[in-house]
Amino acid sequence: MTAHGEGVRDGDAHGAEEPASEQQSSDGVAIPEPQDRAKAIPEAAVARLAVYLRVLSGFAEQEVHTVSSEELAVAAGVNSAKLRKDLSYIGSYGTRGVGYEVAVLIGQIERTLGLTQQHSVAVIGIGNLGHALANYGGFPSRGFPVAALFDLDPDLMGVPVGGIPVDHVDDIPRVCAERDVTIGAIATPAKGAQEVCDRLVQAGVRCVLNFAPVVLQVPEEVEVRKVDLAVEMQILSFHVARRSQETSESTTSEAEAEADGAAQSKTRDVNAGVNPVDGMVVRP
Amino acid sequence: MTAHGEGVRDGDAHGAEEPASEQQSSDGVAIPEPQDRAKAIPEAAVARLAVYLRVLSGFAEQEVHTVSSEELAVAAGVNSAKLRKDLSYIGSYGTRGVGYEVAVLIGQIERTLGLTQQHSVAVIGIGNLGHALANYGGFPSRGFPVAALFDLDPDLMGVPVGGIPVDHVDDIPRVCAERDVTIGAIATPAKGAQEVCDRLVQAGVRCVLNFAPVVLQVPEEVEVRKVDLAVEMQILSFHVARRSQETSESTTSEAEAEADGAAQSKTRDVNAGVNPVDGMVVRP
DNA sequence: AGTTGTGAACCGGTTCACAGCC
DNA sequence: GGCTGTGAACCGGTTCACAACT
Repeated sequence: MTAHGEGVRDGDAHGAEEPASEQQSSDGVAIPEPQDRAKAIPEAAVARLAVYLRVLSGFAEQEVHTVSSEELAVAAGVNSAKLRKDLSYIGSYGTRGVGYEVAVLIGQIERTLGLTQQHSVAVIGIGNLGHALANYGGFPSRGFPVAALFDLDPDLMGVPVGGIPVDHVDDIPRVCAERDVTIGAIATPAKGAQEVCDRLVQAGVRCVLNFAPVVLQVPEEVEVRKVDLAVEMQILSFHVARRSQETSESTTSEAEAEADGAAQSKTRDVNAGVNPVDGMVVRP
Repeated sequence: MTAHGEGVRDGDAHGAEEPASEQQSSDGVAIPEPQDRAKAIPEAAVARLAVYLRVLSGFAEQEVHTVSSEELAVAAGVNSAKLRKDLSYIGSYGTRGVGYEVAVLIGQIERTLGLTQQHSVAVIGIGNLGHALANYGGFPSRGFPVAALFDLDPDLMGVPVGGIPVDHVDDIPRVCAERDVTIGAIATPAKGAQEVCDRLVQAGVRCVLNFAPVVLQVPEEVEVRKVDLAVEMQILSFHVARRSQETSESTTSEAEAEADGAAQSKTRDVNAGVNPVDGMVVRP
């Protein structure tokens, strides 16, 4: 298990071989970093932990104090084995034969995700999406206060959006430093994205959520996540196509025949974890 | 409530309809898909194909008619081996020793993704995000015309947003059928999402892009992709935390001894699946 | 009894490296 | 020479199934 032990990989896959960065000793066998323990939570698991957290918050609100992995799994749309595995990455906080205490789990997941401290967000590009982000209630309520807004448009300068006045992108370094911004959300058109990103990095921002359809070039220590709406749509399109092509023909356009006959059988969720999406940059 | 699993016990979303490959038993034959079709394009590859398509469009605009896998890979932010593998899933349209013809590749990818036909989109929940979606120019230009808008607010009824009048959610079945909507984008608050989703399904919509922070329950034949901004933020938060906690050491990698190749300054991108595109002229 | 935690098997996807063709 | 296409090795993540514990 992960708690101090030899993380021996099974025989099938060659354990060893970590991707570079291993100060492999001169000769001996490559030992899998004994020191670097607590880490190693799979990226996919991290995404799901965020989901579990939201579900747990719901349970907490309903005064539910204890949940089993099965209950939590169903609510989160995953199977219980995976859920337990995910939770095991952050430690052992359950009680066998009983389940998990909601409050404890919430606290531990928050700690793992680094939510115990606030992360101020700056939104760049105050178009439709920028407005949506600035007003999105889900951010502040989850520890991500929007602390700064930027745009190029002179007409927007000083105008408050969601309670925060818009500043000029040239002021990104100064304002971000002043307000201690740690996350930048780029909602500009594709063309200006890289420049905006450079300024954010210059201002010390290490995490970027990119909605613009471009590949951002950033230093190694900066983390970029991309959300591309057009890509999401095309993925759906692919499934539509495959589906109809499988149905032989005539999908029965108005097939309202079954209507609710389907009912909610199972939770068919393609993206068990999280899917990126979107990238809208509208600029009248 | 917890639907205590009586009889259902599923919980696991089997992704495909007919994967059915039960190979737990060791009775010998592997039982290879009886009805093996042209399927089998990895989900992750589909996402990347959409990215390649965008990059290719850029090349086409610049009058570039031929590209090598290496050029395309760099522009798309992936390595060439992966790119070639991805393209091989849709067929062999390259010329050894030369490369790919841009126009041909665009056509083939569009065909694969089902973009040769239009997919009308309905946006439900005309708040900030809904507005952004309704006005997103990237949709219509890529074959996803927004054909209907819905909301609950009486004040919005009939008001045109992005050129399309808002209808009441109660009219989802009728309007969606009339306008042949195939994709529904749910941008409502969490509480109303499931109900809206049910109506969409009832209206025959088989693909849903969900922006609401809830796990939607849908029949097996419906495809749901979820976009959760709060989750994205939390993933970034996790990396911030991990990073700062690692600050105790120098960020620079240890002595690499010798140039062991590799190097390859990759574009640090956390997103495992989709890598952004590159406008190829990202530098003003 | 009931449920967690986790080694081990398993699988999908990525990377390697080279055969095949221009 | 260069570049594509792909089998095979590899790796990370998922699922299984059971030991450990309450």
